[in-house]
Order: sequence, then structure tokens, then C-alpha cells
Amino acid sequence: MADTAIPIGELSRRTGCNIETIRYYERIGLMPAPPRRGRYRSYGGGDVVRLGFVRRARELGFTLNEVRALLGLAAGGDTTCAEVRDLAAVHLKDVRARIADLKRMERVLADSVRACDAGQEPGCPLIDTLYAEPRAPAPRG
Amino acid sequence: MADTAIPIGELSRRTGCNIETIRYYERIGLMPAPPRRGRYRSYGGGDVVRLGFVRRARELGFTLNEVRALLGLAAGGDTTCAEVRDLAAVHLKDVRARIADLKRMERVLADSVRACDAGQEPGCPLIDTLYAEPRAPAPRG
DNA sequence: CTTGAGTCTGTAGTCACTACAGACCGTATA
DNA sequence: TATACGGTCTGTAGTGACTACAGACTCAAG
Repeated sequence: MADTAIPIGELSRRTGCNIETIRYYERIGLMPAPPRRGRYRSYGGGDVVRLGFVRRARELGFTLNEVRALLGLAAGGDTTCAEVRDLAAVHLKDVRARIADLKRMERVLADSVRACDAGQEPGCPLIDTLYAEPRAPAPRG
Repeated sequence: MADTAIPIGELSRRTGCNIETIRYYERIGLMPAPPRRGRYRSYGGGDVVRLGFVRRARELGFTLNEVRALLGLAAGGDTTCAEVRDLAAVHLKDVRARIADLKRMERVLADSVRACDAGQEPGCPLIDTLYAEPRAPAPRG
């Protein structure tokens, strides 16, 4: 009852992945096409595990192509750990770059909002920032 | 020579915004359709300023719809500073949420890569993480 | 006259979904 | 038996913010 003939709605509930997305994953070959009971898809315990893997990888920010690669590596023996490590390391670098980008944005935005709150300057500090020359280091002191 | 009859390629060079994107902005009404010299678009200094504004707002992570709003507010008087501030504050919250998300990813990824490097455990630490139950707090001591 | 660079329109692809429309299926209830 | 309801099906199109062509044209220099 728990592991066989799971309909798509329950797979969705168990994994937190919505139905349309599950069908989408099937269409792009990330999830195998399951057998049918009549016209309806019928999943098993393995599908729950696999889809869970996919979802957790996605939550770590891996692209679907990277997830595909990870699934392939996971299916292989344990000789592939180095490859997995490399994939993760590349991705980690990317995540860190995105964090750095966002922090730069955060700084500028926070400065502008603070300046707005202070309300000392004429005009609007954020609008001024947006009109200002790019990459000019603001004089401060 | 500097301010009139600027062809799209030069506008692109001056703003760092690529040509296809400029035409895309025109199509969606973010940039006005400029007059033509023959069949060619002919921009002026105002377009350089406006597109620069757009680009800088995009670099701060505002969506195109937010940029549209900002452009509208910037065109108004200076009575709109509070509205700009609110827009920026909402966006700032969003940026901070994204940073928090990415940091969570970073932590998990960094842990896995480190565990890989240590190479003590059997199997692959990252693959194990991906197969593991969601949100189970890892025992650590 | 030809070459090359620049520009034009229009369409389709990217990523990872998401949102329908409209049909069908199986069961519980009146 | 009728019907209502919830679940599922296929297929297509939309999202955001571009990006990438194809194939035609314009213009100036050599």
C-alpha cells in the first residue's frame, strides 16, 4: 500500500513536488515514464526516492542538467565521488559568486533606503544613484 | 556628434547593453521607439541616460516591471521619494531573502565538498546528502 | 563593383516551471 | 440509475529577461 501503485497526486504529496512538475520531469527524461494502471501513472517506492533526490538537488541550486549528471553518477559505483565533488565544487563557486553579487546589491539598496529615511538630501537618493555614472566610487568621509 | 543620431550599435557600446536587448526593451515599451534615419534607429542623449538608468536598476536586481515603475516615479516630481523608498525596501527584503537561501545552499555544499576531501566516509557525502531525508538536522558533536 | 560592417524584421530557443482547456475515469451518495 | 466530485489525462501556451539566429537591406570605402 505504501510502495506500489502510487498515483501521481500522492507522489506529489510525498515529495512536495507539484504534479505538473512531475509530468514535466517525465517529458524531459529526468524521471522515467512509469507503468500505467489504465490511463493513470502508477509509481513505486523507487520513484519517491528518485524524485526526492531531484528535489533536494534543486534546493541546493543545481540546474536540471547538473541533476541529470548527479543521478547518473549516483547510479554508478562509488568510484565517482571525485566527479561528484568536482561538480559540487564548481556549483559552490557559482553560488558564492551569486552571494557576492547580491551582497553588492544589498549594500547599495540599504544605503539608498537609509538616505531616504534620513531625508536630508534634495531629490531622491535611489533615483540619483540610478542616474549616476556607473562604477564611480562614492566619495565618503 | 555626441548627442544626436546615435545608431543602435553606439548606444549599445555606451551603455553596455547589447543590441538585441535594446530592441527587446523597445518591443516591451521600456524604451521609446526612436525616430529613424532611413530604416535605422537614431537615438539621442536622453536615450543614453534612460537606458543607463534601466541598466543600473537591473544591476540592482529590480525586475523590468519595477524598473518601469521607477522610471515613472523618476519622471514625476520629487514628491515620489517615499514611493521609491518603499519599492526599494520591498526589493531589499527580497534580496536579503535570496542571500539567506544561497547561504543555506553554500553551507550544505561546502560541508559536502569538505567531507569529500577528507574522504573518510564510505560512499559519497554529497550523494548521501541528496538521498537523505529532507530537513533532518544532522547530528553533530 | 565588391566587400564588409552595421542594421533591419521576425521568429524561435533558453530555463524551470506553471497554468490552463477540455476530456476522461472511478467511486460515493441520493 | 443519475450525478456529483475529485483525481487524472493530453496538449498547448504563458512566464521573465533575454539571446540567437536567418535572411534581407543599407551604406561607405577601396
